[in-house]
Amino acid sequence: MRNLYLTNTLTRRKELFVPIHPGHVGMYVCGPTVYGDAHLGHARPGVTYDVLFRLLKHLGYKVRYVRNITDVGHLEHDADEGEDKIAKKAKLEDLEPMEVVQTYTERYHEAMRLLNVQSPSIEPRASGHIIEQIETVKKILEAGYAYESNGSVYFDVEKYNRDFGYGVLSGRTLEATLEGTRTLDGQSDKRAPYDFAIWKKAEPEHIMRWPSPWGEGFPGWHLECSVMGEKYLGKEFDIHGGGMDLMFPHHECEIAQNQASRGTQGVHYWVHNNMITINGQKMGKSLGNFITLPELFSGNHPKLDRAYSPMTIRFFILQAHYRSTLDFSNEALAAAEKGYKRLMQAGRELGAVDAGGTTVAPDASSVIPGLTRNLSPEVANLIDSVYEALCDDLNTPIAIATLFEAVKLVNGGKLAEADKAALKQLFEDVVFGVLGLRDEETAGTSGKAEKALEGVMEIVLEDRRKARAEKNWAESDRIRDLLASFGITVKDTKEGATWTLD
RNA sequence: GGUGCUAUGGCCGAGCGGUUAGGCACAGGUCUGCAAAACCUGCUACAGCGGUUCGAUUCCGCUUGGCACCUCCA
Repeated sequence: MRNLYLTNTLTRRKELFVPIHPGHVGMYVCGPTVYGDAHLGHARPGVTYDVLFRLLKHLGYKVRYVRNITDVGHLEHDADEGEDKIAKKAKLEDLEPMEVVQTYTERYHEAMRLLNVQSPSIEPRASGHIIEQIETVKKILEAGYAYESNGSVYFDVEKYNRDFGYGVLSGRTLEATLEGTRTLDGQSDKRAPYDFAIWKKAEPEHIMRWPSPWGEGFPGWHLECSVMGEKYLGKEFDIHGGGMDLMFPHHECEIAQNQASRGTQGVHYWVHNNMITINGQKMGKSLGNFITLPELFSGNHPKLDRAYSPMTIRFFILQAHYRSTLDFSNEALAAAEKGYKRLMQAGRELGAVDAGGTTVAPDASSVIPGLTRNLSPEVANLIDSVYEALCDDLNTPIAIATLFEAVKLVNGGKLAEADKAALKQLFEDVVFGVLGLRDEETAGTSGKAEKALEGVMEIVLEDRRKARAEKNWAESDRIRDLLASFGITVKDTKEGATWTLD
């Protein structure tokens, strides 16, 4: 099996990936808090870990991928101290909290589906794991790394720091954390400002609440990932992913909770994707540059010149390395769209078929194709380079750059049969299978209307062909212009006219 | 203030101690009735100042700028 390297935030190095159980991978990724529409920022981890999931499967691993839904527990910092984010939204819109959760969970799923992100193996909800979370709070209390205070339970960071060292992931010392911590009113329940809640007392007006040994309340945000990760992947598992902004405090707290409750940090490889910025700044509601995925797909936002298709977004994300910030702009999106279309065109030329899922290499050796199949050195090297890039810390931009070299070869039209077949397989395995790109132009051609349109177009283009044979350019151009006004582009090639629908 | 990241040609964005990343845009050409596409060619950059080295865009230091996290956040 080809070696896979991943940058581990814990060591800040690129490391050879070795799973705990050979042939199997356990992966946990922090999913969305479902209190609003998925935005551009959600697309990044969605796509990044989807590619990792697909690549691992393609390499022959059996993967259990857990991505949670946070439907309880986030605290609002700016208003209504102690109130749950989801509950707050519910009051504003006069809805049941679970109604909000349902709506935005479905909308998140729809956005991910459009981005061709595969469903994880398990998508657990925090609200469905209250009992397990209470059990974990008990364990941490028993171990002596938490204390109860006025109906809430807080993690004793200072004690934990003495025994195990707090800040191993973020590189932050306790003193540094203290300096940056704001002094808020109403935090007097805590012994120290850097202590974090693992169980929070619910105020009377708080809607989402569960009974516990400490009174009615709700679990602290950091707890759910520790608990659900352990439940579905075990005390120790291979990969934990998420956005870089979650590194501190969320993931740092997870490590502390894991260590305190189960005696191990729990995660072997921490993988963090970088942020998407807009005109050089992080997206935020207060900055007025907050773009949701539905807005992006429809073009309905003041910052957008026009709509961008889901695959354009996916390609745009893949063109940058996941650990770099990616700056959004209309120009960059437009360029990505062109590049994406060019890649798809070559796929069509090759006759590559999108099977709609990840291709799984039947045996490990086939992941290093080419060398046994009479390929030209050029094509064999090219294919090898694509895989090398993907396995080198998910270097999708290099993989794509290399794929464009394949596009040149394809368009050049001088490929030997064996080379062509190998490139066709490369497109099916990598472009569709691992990168998860889908050809949007041919995606919907199985419907009745599309079939009918194809028939009609054959008739129309036959008439045009006749006109052209008589050098009746006026008629030929009239038909072409007319079709263009419906969004159908006609191109004349040596083999005859082709058409595409926008 | 603390922690970390970063500075690449018109734009996006990789990479690297010595060799063309790639895409988009642009210019010229081939093809074409025209257009589009495709192909060929051109456009050769690494913030500034020092240092290490036979050689640095790539390593080190300083300067200047940008960003993220430290508070919910993907």
